[in-house]
Amino acid sequence: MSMQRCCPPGEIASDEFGAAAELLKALADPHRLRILATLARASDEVCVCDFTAALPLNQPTVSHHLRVLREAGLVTGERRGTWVYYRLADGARERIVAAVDGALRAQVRA
Amino acid sequence: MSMQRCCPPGEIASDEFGAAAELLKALADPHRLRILATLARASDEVCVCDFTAALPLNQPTVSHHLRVLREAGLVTGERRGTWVYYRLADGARERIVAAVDGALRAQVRA
DNA sequence: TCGTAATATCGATGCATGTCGATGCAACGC
DNA sequence: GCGTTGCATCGACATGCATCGATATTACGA
Repeated sequence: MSMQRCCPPGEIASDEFGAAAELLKALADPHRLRILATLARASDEVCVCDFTAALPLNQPTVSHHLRVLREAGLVTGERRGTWVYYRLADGARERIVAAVDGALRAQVRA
Repeated sequence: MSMQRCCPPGEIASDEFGAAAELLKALADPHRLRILATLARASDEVCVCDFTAALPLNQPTVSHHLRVLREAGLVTGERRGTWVYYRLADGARERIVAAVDGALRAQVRA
């Protein structure tokens, strides 16, 4: 006999990681991580003008990154007068860790 | 006078998230998440042939994703005979969570 | 040694994304 | 009203990346 199998069948995880990948994609940029870190360490909200001043990016690019984070549900923005203030969304960290755990925690399914 | 400030100076996180972004970029793909989930739930290693059989991708594409995960230090591969077996790298989940926490945990630095 | 099977690598292609200048829009002061 | 300022959107451009076919590499069996 030839054809010896490489291994027992094994279980392959089903394809349900689209949402998790979207969330992690929003995270996977150094400038966006820096924005999130600033928001996480600020007790309150942060003005967009502070980001444009601190980041080595032009204003439209900063606005773009804020939009990506907003659409991922990781931050929320609120206009107050001329300025717009951003803050971390509630449970942002927990949602991310849950996405990671959904893939990497060696769990038994029901 | 005009020119009223939008907010007190505030602290902007320094630019040290390049490595974290690289790690998260390796994660931010549904097929790679599925590969990691399979490895996390397998008590032992998994043969490449199982991935090529289970994923809706051609063999070179699977090999590409495994390489990305390998170069990110998330998995390790070992050739045994004709087949190559992959397993989750030690502390993979912890490294990822640490990268997330480095950005999102509201901590005071030393 | 030769053929075959399992992976990895290479080169090309198409799509996604980060970046920027130009412009639009909203809010404020005059 | 008008001008200015802060931010968002648009369009264009370049780069990056996922995907694949073709080919190379490695190991095994006859």
